[in-house]
Amino acid sequence: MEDHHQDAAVRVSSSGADLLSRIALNDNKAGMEGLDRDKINKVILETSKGSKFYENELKKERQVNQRIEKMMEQKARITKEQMKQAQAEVDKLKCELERGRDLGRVIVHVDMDAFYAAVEMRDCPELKDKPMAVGSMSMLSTSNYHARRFGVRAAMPGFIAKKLCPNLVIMPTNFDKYRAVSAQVREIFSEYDPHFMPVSLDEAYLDITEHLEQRKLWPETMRTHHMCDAKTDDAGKFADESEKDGLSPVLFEDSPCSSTSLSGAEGKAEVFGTSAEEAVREMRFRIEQKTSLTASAGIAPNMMLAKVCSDKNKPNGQYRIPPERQVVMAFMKDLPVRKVSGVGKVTEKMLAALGIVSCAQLGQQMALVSLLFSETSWHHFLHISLGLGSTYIERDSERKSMSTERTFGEMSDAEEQYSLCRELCHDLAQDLQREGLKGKTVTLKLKNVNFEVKTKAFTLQYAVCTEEDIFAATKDLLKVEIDSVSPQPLKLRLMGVRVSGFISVEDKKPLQRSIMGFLQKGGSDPGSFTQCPGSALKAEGGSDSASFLKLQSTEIKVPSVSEQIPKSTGPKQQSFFQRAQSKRLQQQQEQMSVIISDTDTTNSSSDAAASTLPITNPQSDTTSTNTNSGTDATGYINKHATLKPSFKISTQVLQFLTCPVCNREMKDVNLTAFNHHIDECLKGSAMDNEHTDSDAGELNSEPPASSHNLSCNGEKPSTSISLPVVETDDGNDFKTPFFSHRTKINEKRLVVPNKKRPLSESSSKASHTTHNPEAVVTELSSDLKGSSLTCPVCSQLQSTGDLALFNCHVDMCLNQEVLLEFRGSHPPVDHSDAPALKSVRGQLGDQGRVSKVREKSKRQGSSHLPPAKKTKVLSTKHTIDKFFKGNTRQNV
DNA sequence: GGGGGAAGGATTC
DNA sequence: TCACGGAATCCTTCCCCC
Repeated sequence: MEDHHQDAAVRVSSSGADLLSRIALNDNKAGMEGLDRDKINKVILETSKGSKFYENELKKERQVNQRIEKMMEQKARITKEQMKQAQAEVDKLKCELERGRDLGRVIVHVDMDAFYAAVEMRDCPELKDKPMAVGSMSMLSTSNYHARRFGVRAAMPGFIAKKLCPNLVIMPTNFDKYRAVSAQVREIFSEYDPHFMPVSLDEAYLDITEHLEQRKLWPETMRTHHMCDAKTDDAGKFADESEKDGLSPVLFEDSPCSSTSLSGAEGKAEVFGTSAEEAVREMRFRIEQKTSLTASAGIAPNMMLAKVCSDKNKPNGQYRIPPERQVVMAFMKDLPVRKVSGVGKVTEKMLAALGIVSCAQLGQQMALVSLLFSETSWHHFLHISLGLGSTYIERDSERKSMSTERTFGEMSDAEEQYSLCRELCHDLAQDLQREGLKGKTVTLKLKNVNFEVKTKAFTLQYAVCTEEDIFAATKDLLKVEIDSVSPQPLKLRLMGVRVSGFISVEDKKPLQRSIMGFLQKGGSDPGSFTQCPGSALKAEGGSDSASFLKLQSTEIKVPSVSEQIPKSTGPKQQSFFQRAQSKRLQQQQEQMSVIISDTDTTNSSSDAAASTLPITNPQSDTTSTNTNSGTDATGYINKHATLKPSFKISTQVLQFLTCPVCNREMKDVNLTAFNHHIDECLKGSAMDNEHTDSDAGELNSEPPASSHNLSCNGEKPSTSISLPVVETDDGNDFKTPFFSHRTKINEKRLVVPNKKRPLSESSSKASHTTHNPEAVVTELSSDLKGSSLTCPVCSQLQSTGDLALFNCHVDMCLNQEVLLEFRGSHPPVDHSDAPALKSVRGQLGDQGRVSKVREKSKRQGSSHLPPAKKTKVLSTKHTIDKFFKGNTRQNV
């Protein structure tokens, strides 16, 4: 291996030939030591040369070399003083890390040997002595150890593998079968660590610390296992004794002798000890008995080391690093950095250019590395050099994206491309719905015939999961790409669609009933959101309030993808009021029926709206609230999908509406009039009770005395709907972009109408950063402190001038189940005893969520709290945390 | 200058 | 004979906007 790394370094410095390294054989894999690399590389090169793929690889190689050149130039500019400072910083961190070194856990990484290939060989004994691989002529998933002798390995195209090994047998993948075997193996894992972390079908991390404690107390009988006791549990064919003999799990001639691979040993019992090694040996023994497949394992004090260890004695072996610092450091000393998970070929090459090949060298050069790499990266490297890794196995980590992509022969026809795009959206939508997921960001991935990859993303205002919704976004993205090369055709070889930015489970719940719901006393409950795609979309997308229509549309304009590409922030020249006004004019021109369009999306889509506004589909002429048909509640879809006719909302007479500003109840007022009323209220005339009510309905109640406290500073108030954006898991304060003062985290705040920041933007940002569209709060100025405040939800004057306490109160109002009854009897919620609310906060919203996670973490006996996953703000911290605590795949 | 979205890349299995 | 995947995650860089 060392030679290989040095070769790489030499190639970098030489010209021309160095471009080979990218497509050269990667022999960083068990069973591939001592191969004739030159010969193999020659075959690979000859087979690849001249192809588009090869050309693209060359291009990428050049880019990496340029990166290295740049880095070297940077290195040349580093002064002694800088190095000294960097060294001090590194030393300081090193000390801290040493102090925190935890050697108390026993982490195991188990990896099935050549898993797919082994399963195929098990089920097809004729393959046992043949070089074989699983995959296709385009790509191999894995190969057996016979094939590895020829240089055939995973991630190699089958046709090249065939050149290297003409006798290679390529078996198609059979994931159902692998999954079934994997389930058997996982069953065994769970007996050693019920919360083990599967990495893939054939790999998992376990923390067996607790198991070992218990194990010490076990009688010998509990540590005794019989050979072949489980073979009959496998697929029926294995029940046949005659077949069993020929199925040695040994995949590789010179692999370590398996304790169970001896035929004729059936029924024999084996007793295992109580040590970590014995426990893992037992686990592997049981896996082999149950599946006829072998596994390798690594035992170490942390995940990073365990992973490296599992590769040490592969196949069918195990390796343990005892929990002693010196032993760990000795192990790391000669370990090539490339062996560490997360260090790939590019990182390897960059480090090699600095003369760093082993982890010991990495440790010695940390000061330099810290000056040349990002903080995230060099912290990562420092951990590696010290043999540190996560001692906490993260359980149940949430999925962050879901995608589907397809490679095909050259496709140049636009119609075909759209058609494929839709197909992908269809597939993805099914997958999303199967898992009950909805995401806001839709990404289109394209690879042209030159293997150049391009991704285009668009973040929608609302989470989507239906074919129509996803397609509506992706087709526009695709159109932009097609147009960009027009009149030339866009020549593709791959297309993919991804949805990310999932809303959390909590977000899907109607914590806050629709505003319409409580503004309208007599309406039906619109808050019963379901997971049904259409309604769910509506629930989120349409915040339901016709009375808040204008308010929301200020903030939550849903521009079309077309409008947004390239990046655009939408029409900013017009104020919201102007836009809303023109929107209404437009609506009026449409003769009593309005198309649910961008700015109105949030209103028209809601169940609440549906309960009041007859939604009619002019095509079917039936009243319907089902929008899951390509015309979903979002105007965006209507406008751009152009797939289905638009639903229309007729501006018929509304029933009861309560002005969110003056809190007056209005009866039998139409939407336009109601909006106009709010306009007036907001303009300030309402403050003096000078409503221009000519077009408003009857005012049924007097506003509370201080109902206009919300419009602060005597300026023209702008009302916005903002969302909680500040959340962390640790209870620390941090400064938000919207506040000049420090805000306690996890407080859903009343946000400030800031004259410096147009609300439309602040709110739009807020809505981008949040995942909780239901949690609607109103902005308030921080300088309100000291004055009395009126809750915009319950309309009660609050005795406190303290913003935090007041926020607590509003949180309560917004989230409490009280809302369920709110519409019915409309009892004022008296939460003037705000401090008492704090104790309730924990049950609500994100605070509650964090509490739950903490609880879970506690139960799992870990001091590590899974980091908050909600805000982009925290992403860096989050990923670093993850890296230190639980993530095994970190890039640099 | 910093936040945040978009785009491109690196890495893994 | 032709022919180099699919899915997921995280990181860096760029750019817009305030």
